[in-house]
Amino acid sequence: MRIASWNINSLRARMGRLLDVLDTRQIDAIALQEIKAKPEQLDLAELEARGYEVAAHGLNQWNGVAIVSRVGLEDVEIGLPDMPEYDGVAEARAITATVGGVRLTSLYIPNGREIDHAHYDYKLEFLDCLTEHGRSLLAKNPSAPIVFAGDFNVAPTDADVWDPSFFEGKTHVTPPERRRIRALEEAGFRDATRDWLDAPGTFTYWDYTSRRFQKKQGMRIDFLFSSPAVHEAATGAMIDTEERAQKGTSDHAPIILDVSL
DNA sequence: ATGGTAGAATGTCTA
Repeated sequence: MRIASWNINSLRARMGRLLDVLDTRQIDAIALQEIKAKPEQLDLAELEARGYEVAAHGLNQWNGVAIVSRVGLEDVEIGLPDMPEYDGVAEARAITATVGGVRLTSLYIPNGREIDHAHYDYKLEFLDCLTEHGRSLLAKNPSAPIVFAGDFNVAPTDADVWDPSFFEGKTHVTPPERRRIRALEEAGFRDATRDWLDAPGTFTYWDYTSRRFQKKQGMRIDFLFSSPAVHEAATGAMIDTEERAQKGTSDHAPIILDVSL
């Protein structure tokens, strides 16, 4: 089974790009982030014609997550247990479904904005909530096949950004954010793509501004954090930088994992 | 030509 994750930066603006990625890479299930739409605004005809089912969660023009699968899509859950709110709103940042025997969650972790912004504290709380949830799931069943897929908005090490000095004083690289990624790893989840892709300059996101993709100035902030059962079943991974090179695509590249469960 | 895109409530926030 081939599973993927992609911050698509508007599903309506890029439905054609999604279909192209699904066709070209023969993806069975993909977790999408920043769909930027309510479910009723989406035209799913072309996905359904290809045999894909869709579960989408979006409240307005911001955030929004979805799962698209041609290997079944069951037991959909919105949000996370005890998920933190922002300004009193439970935002559209998590959706979960069982696809091909894997419990897949599509996650759009809050950006954090500035270090002294309330959004940064919200981001840390959200990551704490996710780790607690993962810990709880594995306590119940250590061999559960789980993937936390998405845009984590954290570069776990200095090697995951094109120039650490550029990010001094900025979010995405601070010790508290990085500690939370390590806590998720200590809970039993590993980014399954990193075992296959660890060369310097391996990134998943390149800012539109300053044409950072053309300059190879990216960040590695998208991951497929996998439980041991999935991680041990992984047979390969790729980051679709060919898609990121396309005209009119997202500022993130799709990340792809093959698993033999 | 000092660098500065893209998407969404069409104006300004978000990333």
